Amino acid sequence: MSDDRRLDVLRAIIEDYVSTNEPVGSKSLVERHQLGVSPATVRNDMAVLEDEGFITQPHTSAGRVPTDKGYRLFVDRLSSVKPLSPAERKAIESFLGGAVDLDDVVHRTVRLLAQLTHQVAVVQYPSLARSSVRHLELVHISDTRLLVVLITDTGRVEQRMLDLPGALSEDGVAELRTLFNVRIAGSPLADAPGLLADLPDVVTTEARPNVVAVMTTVLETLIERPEERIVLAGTANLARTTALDFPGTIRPVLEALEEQVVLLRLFGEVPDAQTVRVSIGEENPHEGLWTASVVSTGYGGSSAVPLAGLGVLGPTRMDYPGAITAVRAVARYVGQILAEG
Amino acid sequence: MSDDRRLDVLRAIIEDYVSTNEPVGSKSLVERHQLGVSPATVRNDMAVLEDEGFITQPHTSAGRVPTDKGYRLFVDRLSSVKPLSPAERKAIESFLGGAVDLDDVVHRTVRLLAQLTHQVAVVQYPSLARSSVRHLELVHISDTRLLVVLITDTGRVEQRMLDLPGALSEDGVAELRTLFNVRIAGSPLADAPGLLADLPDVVTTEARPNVVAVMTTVLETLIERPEERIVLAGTANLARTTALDFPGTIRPVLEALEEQVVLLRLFGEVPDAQTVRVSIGEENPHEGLWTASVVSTGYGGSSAVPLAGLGVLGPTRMDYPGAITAVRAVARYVGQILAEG
DNA sequence: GCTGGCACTCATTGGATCCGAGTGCCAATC
DNA sequence: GATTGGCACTCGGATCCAATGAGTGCCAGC
Repeated sequence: MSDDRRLDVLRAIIEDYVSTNEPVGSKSLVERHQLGVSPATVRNDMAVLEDEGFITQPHTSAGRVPTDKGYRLFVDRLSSVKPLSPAERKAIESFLGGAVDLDDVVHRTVRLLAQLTHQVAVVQYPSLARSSVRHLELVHISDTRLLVVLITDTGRVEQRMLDLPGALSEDGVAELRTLFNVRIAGSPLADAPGLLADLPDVVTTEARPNVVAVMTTVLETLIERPEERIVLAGTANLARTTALDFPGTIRPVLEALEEQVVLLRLFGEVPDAQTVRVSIGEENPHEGLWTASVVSTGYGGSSAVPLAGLGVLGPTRMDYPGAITAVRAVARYVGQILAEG
Repeated sequence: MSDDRRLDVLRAIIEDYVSTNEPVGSKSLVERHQLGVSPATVRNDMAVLEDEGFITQPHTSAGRVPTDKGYRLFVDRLSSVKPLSPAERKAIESFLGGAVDLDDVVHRTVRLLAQLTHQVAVVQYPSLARSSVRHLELVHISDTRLLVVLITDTGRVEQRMLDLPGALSEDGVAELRTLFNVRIAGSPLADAPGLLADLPDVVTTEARPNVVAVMTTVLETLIERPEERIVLAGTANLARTTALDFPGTIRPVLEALEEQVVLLRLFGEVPDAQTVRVSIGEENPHEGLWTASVVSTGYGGSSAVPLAGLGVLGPTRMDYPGAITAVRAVARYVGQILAEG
C-alpha cells in the first residue's frame, strides 16, 4: 500500500516549493527528503498526484507545483501543528500587553501578525452589534447641543454631535442620561432598539422631541459604519512575492484589500474562536483574491460567538502551519486582553 | 532670447512624459506641441537642458526623461494652476459632507484624495496637542473603577480605563469631573499640564490619591500615540506604475508607508494651510521614498498653525498640477468641515 | 539663431541554436 | 506487483547574431 508514500511526496513537494519558490523535480525531492525510494518511483507517484489534480507542471520540462486542491489536502490532512516557540509566545504577550486602549490593541495586533507571519495581516474591530453597552454618556455642550458618547464593554467608543430640537438644561441632560442608561446599560447593543422603543411614550409631551432626537442618534450610532472596521498591516510583504505567486501584478490583490466590502466578507461567517479557517486560492469569494490564501479565525467574546475576526493573507504558496499557529495564538491572546480590559 | 523657449520645451517634455510614460524625443515633441521650431532646434535646447541637469536620457539612443531637478523647476516656475472642474468640486463637497464623525471625515478624505489623484493618499489625524479640550468626562464604572474620556474640539475622543487607589462614589466622581473641567475645558491640550499642576494642593489629603491618579491618566492621554495617527488609501495605485517609475519593485515604498515614523516626518513641519509643499524624489527624507514625490499641505486650525497634514504620494512622474489642486481643495474643505462640526 | 541633412549609437526585436532539467515509458530486477 | 536504472524526448531559458529604427550630435547653409 503506497498511498501513504504518495501523500508523503505531496507533503515534501509543498514544503520544498514553499521554501524555495521553484517547481520541484523528482531528483531534488529525494535528495532533500528521506523518502527511501528512487527518483523514478517518485515520478510515478507524481504522475498519479497530477492525475488526481493535486499538483501540476507550469510547463512540460519543469518540476511540479502544488494546486489549490493540493494545498487543501495538505492543510486538511497533512500538516502537523507547528508549536509556538517560547520566544514567540513571550513576544506576543509582551507586545500585546503594552496596549493602552482598544485602538492600540487592534493596531498592535495587526502589526504583530504581519511580523510573525511575513504576510498581510487583517484585523477587524470588535463588532458593535455583538458588544454590550457599558455606558451612554450625554455631554451638555450648550442648551441646544449635545454630545452623545456610546461606550461598549469592548472599549469601543462612538460619539455624535447632536443639535436638539428644543432647549435642554444641564439637569435635563442628566435626567435623559439616567433615562437611557437605566434601560440599556449592560445590555447587548443589538437589544437596544427593543429596550428603547417605549421611551417616547413614557415622557411628557414637551420632553418628547428631545428624547426622540437623542434616541434616533443612539440608534444610528449602533449601525456599523463598515469603513472603519478593518485594519491592515504588512502590505509590503506582498511585494516580496514573485511572479510565480501572483501572475503579472499584485494590483488586484491590493485593490481587493482596499475594498472594505471584500474584507468584511472574509470574516462573513467567522468560525468560532477555536477553529482556524483556511481559504485557498479560488475558494475565496472575490476574484481579485483567487491567487491568494486567507487564514482567519474569530477572537474575543464567547468562543461560540466571537466578537470579530482576524487573519493573514498571502500567496497560496504560504507556510500554512506557521500561519495557522500564529493566527490561533494571537487570537487567543487578544481575546484574553479584551476580556480583562 | 531663447531661454523662454527652452523652458517651454522642458514643460512639454514633462507633460508628454507624464502622460505617455515613455522617454520623449525631439520629433514627437514638435508633433504634439506647437513649438514653432524644427526638431533640430529642439534638440539643441534639449542638449542644453541636459547639460543643466533638468533632463537625462536613460540610454544613448533614447529620448529624454525629466530629472528630479527638472520636475522641481517645473513645479516652481512652469506649472500653471489647474482649476477644479465644477463636477469635481461638487463631488468633493458631497462626499465629505456626508461624514458623521471625525473618523468618518478622515477616512472619507483619504479615499477621496486617492480617487481624485490616482495616487496613494495620506491623511494625518488632527493633532491632539494642537486641539482644545471640549470636555473631560469621567464615567463611574464601579467604586474603584473609572473611565476617563477626553473629547477635543476637533471631535477626537480618547478614553482610558483607570483603577483608582481609593473608593469613589458617583457623587465623588461628579465632583472630580467639575474640578477638572473648570480648569481645562476650552483650553488647548498643550496647556493642560500647567493648568492642572496645582490640583493636588487644593484638595483634601484623603482625596489626593484619586485626584493624582486621574490627573496622571489625563496627562498620559495627551501624549500622542503615533501609531494611530495616519491613514492611507490607494496603495493599489502604486502597483499601476511601471518599471520606469520604480526601479525593480515598489516594495521599499510600501515599506516606508508602513513606518509611521517616516510618514510623520513627511508632515514634520507642515506648511501653513494655504501653501502646498512638493517634495520630489531624493528631496525626500527617507531613502525608500527617493523614487517618489509627495504633495502635502496642512489643514484645519488657523491657517498659520494647521491641525495636521494631508497629501498624496506617487512616482516622481506625477501630474503635479492636478495633485496640487486636489490636495489644496480637499484640505480646504476638510478644514471647513472640522470648523463647523 | 534656425534648419535640413547625415553619420552614428545602441536598445530592442526576432530568429536560430544550444543546453539541461525534468519527464514518461519500458524492460529488468527484487 | 512494486521498484529501479536506462533512455529518448520535450521545451523553457540562455546565448548569440543581425536587422531595425528611434533618437542623437554635429555641421554647413540659410
